Amino acid sequence: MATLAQIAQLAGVTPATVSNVLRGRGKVGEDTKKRVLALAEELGYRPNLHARALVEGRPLTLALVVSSIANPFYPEFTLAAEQAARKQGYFLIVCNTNDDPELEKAYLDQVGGSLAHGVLVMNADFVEQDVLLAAERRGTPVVLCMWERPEQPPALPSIAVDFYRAGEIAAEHLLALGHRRVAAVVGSERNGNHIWRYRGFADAMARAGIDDLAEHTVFGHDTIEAGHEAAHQLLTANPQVTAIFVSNDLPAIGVLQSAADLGLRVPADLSVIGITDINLAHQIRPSLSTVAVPTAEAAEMAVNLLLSLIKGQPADGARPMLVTSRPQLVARDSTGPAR
Amino acid sequence: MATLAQIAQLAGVTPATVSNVLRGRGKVGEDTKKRVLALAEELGYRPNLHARALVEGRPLTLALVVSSIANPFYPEFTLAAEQAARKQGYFLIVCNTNDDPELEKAYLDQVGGSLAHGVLVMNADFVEQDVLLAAERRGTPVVLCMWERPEQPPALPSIAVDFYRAGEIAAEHLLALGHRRVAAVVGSERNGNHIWRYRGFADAMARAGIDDLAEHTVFGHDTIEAGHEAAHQLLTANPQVTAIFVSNDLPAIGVLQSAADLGLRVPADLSVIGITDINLAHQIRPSLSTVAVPTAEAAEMAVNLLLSLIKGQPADGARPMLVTSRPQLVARDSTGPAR
DNA sequence: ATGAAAGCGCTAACAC
DNA sequence: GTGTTAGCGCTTTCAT
Repeated sequence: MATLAQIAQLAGVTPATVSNVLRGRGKVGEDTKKRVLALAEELGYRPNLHARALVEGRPLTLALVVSSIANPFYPEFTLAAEQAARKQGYFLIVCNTNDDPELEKAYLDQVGGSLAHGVLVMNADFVEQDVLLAAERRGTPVVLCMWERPEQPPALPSIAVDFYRAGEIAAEHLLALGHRRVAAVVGSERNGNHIWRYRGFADAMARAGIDDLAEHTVFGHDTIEAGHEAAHQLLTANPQVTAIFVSNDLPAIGVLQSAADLGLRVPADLSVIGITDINLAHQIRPSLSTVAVPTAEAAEMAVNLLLSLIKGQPADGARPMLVTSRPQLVARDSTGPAR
Repeated sequence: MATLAQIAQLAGVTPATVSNVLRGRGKVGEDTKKRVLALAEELGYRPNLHARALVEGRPLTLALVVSSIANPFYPEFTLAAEQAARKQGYFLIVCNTNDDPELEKAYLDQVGGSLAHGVLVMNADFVEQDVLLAAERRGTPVVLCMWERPEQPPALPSIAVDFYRAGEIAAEHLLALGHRRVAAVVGSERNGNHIWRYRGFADAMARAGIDDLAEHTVFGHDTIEAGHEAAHQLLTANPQVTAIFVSNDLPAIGVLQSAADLGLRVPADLSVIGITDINLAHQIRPSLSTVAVPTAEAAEMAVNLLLSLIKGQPADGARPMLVTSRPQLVARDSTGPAR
């Protein structure tokens, strides 16, 4: 690997001059500039980013901590985050935690603050906030992505999405279609991070006079399999149900399959609606009605907030929370009029 | 951010000693060790990885270049690669190229050789090998992942999967089920990277006396949508077809949907088989029969090969190609006896 | 327009 | 056991 010094020697100048030429800074003579440029090209010179980061005191990478890149939502978010980061001259390091707090801590310790200039964290619920706060206290900018409760800001800078509203929107859609006997599948534990979506849905339903939802609600996990199982349980016990609200698209797909397994036609016999609008939602059959959440927008906002934190640094204790634009109904083939 | 020097000063020793304490190297007195450790803990010391990488001449990250992390195959591969890398003390930088050669080159230039110690590259077909060879010539170890032609090693170190054999296996499965009127959907251009899977399939079919496959083959892209479209075209023009081979799971899912749209029952009316066994394959309904490819194994082999290249470096021009274990049939619900 | 010098934070080799 | 020294590759004043 060619270094600045090598080029300098061959060009008969000093490293400083070479640096100036390559970065277009300072005044350099036309002829030396030509010479240096030619040499750099010939030797295939590439700056050592570690050295640059060291002297500039500013690493060139951002870290994204996710529980598992294999959950289809994350790649979509990651893609947007990576593009936003690159646009600002940063690289993105992906840190998979597999919901392992130890791993999470290890990543935060090692990557945060030196290798990476700042950290984006998903799934604030799995995370012990202490770990994040400790990292922040050490000087690592941290941004929580996809916070679910805009009305109650977390202890860290964050990007929030109004998931409560998303739940309401889903309810309004089902109500407009005439559904009154509805059930719900929640892709998290009873106190997990999907609870606000469910509350939004449940509150809207309650306002419409539907008050037995709680009896027809199953809590579980954010997977296709869990959705499948929950729906099976729900549908066999309550065949009169005409619509199921699911707190996330992945388990919603499981619900769709469960309906198919039970011989139910969607949406003629049963309507299903999810939340998020992952790519898969429009790719499966029947395509999934859902409440779209601005994933790419959130990713971009998160990167920009992180970067502004990095630059402006201690806005003396201010913990900004930015809210994305509103979730939006995407009505597809999995919802229809109540039978 | 606390530094070694700060701790050293507070502890009344030199940076070297602190370094020794923290890394457990060299001989250090019990009491100073205690003192240093306490200070480090108190100040929340974290080593600057850039500085360490600089002096050790060994970065701590590996880069993974993929065309789009949003294609569900990549996250699965990425997950395995990240775990293998971490096991060896490396971090993984994800580089999305969106099939843009410019971006690819930029990533290789900037990340390879300084920020990252080596580079894993997927989709060797989209990549101009020149760019990779140039990077390698500059001293950046490069490993091609998922090379599709074991019998013809590429110009770079690589991990190969016997996709030709995978195609054969798919053919054998359909033949065993009695299918004679078969069609094929290829998820790449006519000369794209899926061609060897198709050849494997076609050759096995030819050996069984089926020689009109070429007339029932559609080339396209590696997406659900493309598979859907190709199947629609194929099935409306050739209703007598009883089975479709698809060169990848994603378009195979599209074929499944197309069959559903046309009112065909799978597998009673039509059998469909894919290749890869992505997670989605067992999650959709009907579940997809496919030929599983050892994704995680390939990822791990790729990381290990890259690391050995980094250590052993120039095995003087040797361009090792490692072949993963054999693809394997995974018969699910999308294939059945010919009607 | 170019050079000299200092230093980013850390590790390694060797001296004490 | 602990300190000293040097240097990784680069950028940035400040001289010249």
